[in-house]
Amino acid sequence: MLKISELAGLIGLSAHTIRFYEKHGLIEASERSDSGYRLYSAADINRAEFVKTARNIGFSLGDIAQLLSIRLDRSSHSCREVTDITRNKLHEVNRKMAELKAMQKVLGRLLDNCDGGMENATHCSILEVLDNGGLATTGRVN
Amino acid sequence: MLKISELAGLIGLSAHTIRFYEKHGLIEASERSDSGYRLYSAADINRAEFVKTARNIGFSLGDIAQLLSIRLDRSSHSCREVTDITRNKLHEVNRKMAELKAMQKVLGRLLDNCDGGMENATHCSILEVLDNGGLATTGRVN
DNA sequence: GTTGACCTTAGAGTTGTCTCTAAGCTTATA
DNA sequence: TATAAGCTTAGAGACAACTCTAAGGTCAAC
Repeated sequence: MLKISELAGLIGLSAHTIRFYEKHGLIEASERSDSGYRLYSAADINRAEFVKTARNIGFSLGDIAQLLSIRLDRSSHSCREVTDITRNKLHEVNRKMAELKAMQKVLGRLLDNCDGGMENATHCSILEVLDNGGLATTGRVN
Repeated sequence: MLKISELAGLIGLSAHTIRFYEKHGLIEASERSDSGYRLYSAADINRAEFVKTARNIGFSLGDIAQLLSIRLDRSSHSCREVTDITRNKLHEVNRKMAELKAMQKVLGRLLDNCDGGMENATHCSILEVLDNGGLATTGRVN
């Protein structure tokens, strides 16, 4: 049985974060010592590692809560439920990627058109673009 | 001179958001009516549009505050300051993109290896991966 | 002169994920 | 036995960027 900071060291989370996850139902200590210290069993550790792995991949705490409840009773949940969560996450990631790509393109063009020298900003092309409502979308857009 | 909801309609922000931006120093109403209503001049409108454009591109409110202070007194700031802000933003976007790409790859692989059928999740490959600390990185990694 | 839309303020609530604090108890070490 | 490190709890604070509420004043139209 591990104490909280031992678990923290093992899985690479702070004790604070572990308590926080506990409050949100993600991690449990199946026992307490006489003095009230959390004690983590092998199963608790596996669960905590599951949480950490899922978090590393990018699942939200809410997603992880769902995944855990499936994991806890695999036979009464379908594999489909798991792929749905995963697919939703992938869609979300794809959406964010698209947003970031658009930003990347605009920022790149702003920098391309501006020399960025130490002269003063009276004729800074970036400020001009911002003043004029954004990049003109003449020419190829891709 | 426009009232707040007129400005809101013009630039596509809510009046709430405009007051919020004002509180953060981004948008100003250069006058008030006798009854205390905010009144926006042409210059105020330009400034608000600058803010909106920068926000659309993805600059944070903090970035925009900096850009505004340069815009307000272009001759005592260098063009370089503007490109630095822009470049930092681009780096940030690149960093996030890299994170998202990693997530995309992992999520895609999880889905590839799982049939996602309606059978129960006893042998769900996604749960197994999560239980085993993540995807094995054998084979090509790219 | 009444209705209803619009305006004002200060401040709280939201979402997500922590991060930290205070005040006090426990355990290990020297 | 003294000290330091570690544990407990409830709850506050941080961050970004809103979003909304309450309680009340103002304005235009009918």
